[in-house]
Amino acid sequence: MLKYQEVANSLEAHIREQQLAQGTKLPNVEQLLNEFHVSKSTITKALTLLEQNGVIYQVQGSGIFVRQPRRKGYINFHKPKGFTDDLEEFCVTSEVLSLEIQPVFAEIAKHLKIDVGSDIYYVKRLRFANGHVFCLEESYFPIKHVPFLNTEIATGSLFHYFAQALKLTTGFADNYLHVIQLDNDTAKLLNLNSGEPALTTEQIIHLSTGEPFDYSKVTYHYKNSQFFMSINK
Amino acid sequence: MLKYQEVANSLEAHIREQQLAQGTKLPNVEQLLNEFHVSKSTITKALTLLEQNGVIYQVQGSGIFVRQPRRKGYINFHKPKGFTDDLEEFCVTSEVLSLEIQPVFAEIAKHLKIDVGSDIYYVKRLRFANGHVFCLEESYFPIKHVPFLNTEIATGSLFHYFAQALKLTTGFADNYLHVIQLDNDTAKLLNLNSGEPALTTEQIIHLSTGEPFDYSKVTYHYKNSQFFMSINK
DNA sequence: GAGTGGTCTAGACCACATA
DNA sequence: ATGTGGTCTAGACCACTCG
Repeated sequence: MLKYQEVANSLEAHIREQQLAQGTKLPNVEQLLNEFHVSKSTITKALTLLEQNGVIYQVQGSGIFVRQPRRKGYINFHKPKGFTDDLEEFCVTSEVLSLEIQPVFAEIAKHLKIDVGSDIYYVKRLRFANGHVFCLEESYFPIKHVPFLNTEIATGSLFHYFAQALKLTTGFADNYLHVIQLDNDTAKLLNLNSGEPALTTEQIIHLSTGEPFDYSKVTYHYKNSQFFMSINK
Repeated sequence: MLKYQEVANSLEAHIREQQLAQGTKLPNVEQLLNEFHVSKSTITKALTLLEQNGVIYQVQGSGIFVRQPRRKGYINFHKPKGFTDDLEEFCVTSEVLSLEIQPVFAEIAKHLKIDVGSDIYYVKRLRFANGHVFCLEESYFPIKHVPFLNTEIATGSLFHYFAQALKLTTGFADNYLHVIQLDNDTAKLLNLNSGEPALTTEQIIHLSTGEPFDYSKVTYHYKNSQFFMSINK
């Protein structure tokens, strides 16, 4: 484990355990470097990480302070992972509607930077939180990165499978959001009526090498989903 | 100007000017530190910054690469500023519907961490891009942070005014997103029909000292707005 | 194995906030 | 004036990628 990660984890755990309120002042940098027996730069790096994650904020000349924990039940848009982490207070389950190997269409091939007609896994899932459907997800994975998939795996957390079994490490992701009116078929799957609102996201997730490995289109149930974004300086 | 900022700006300018494509390899760290005459740590910090901003990605053991410039015309959700920067290719204008000093309601007082009934500026604006309305914005500013406002100022960029004239520096922001069906009044203002979809955001912007200084509720026109989010490791 | 980015250190100095 | 976080350095060593 990296030292700055240890420091960050330890500090975050401390804040959560003590349930420190927003604005609570934390020990200064010098105290921290004595406590953890690491250099100032390592402390600084740990604090920067926590700041980016919305756990603390730092004010030059003043100190280090706890940042408000976000409202519960909101999907956090900031990390390239699935919902399993964000919605940990809920029981997230999936129903696989479709799972097959297909030749890829031009539009999706472009996003994934692969040849048109090369093979991809197409996965269509309904996702539930505490038994309530909150989104419909259609994903495309090039077989060169995801050589095997089945319904059993897709019923669980795909991202766990990718990380654990396939040893894929994700890097960055691009997200495009639109608000639309539902068409008939999608509405039916979400237990809504056609013409009702929905948020859709197109997401292109890249491996840490920069190669695209997932194009997904997700349609959210507007009554059963809400979103949080932490924006940092 | 900070050295790592100079390096970051210079590299970003280079990428934009040369219109380098995604995946283009940039000079390695050693070449960069020779070119800019700074230490390795400073280069690293500049690169980390660019990585967070979605301009590049780094692969350990391999190199530094250009990341795809995002699609045009999307509102970027990642910085605590207004739209003037994001939609620079558009002409953003505002129509002030309402601007007054009011005693603050309980709910908003809680968000802004001020006393109920203390004075705030309430500003309601319609915002246009190239003459098309894209959102309705209702903002609340405590007068202790924003002692003066008028219609002329609010017709322009409020954030410029806050930064330039009031010397306020923003820190972090919390955003909460919901998708709703429009009510009659809001729909009329956006030239839509009641029941049509909309994305709403609640945003609490804090100063760099951690004090809340803006609570805003924004309702977006679902046909005239779309959003981008860059998600990084 | 050579090349490349990532971590970590110890210490100097700077910039801002608070009283 | 003091305390606090932020920047920057020079250099050692680690971890990963790729031919």
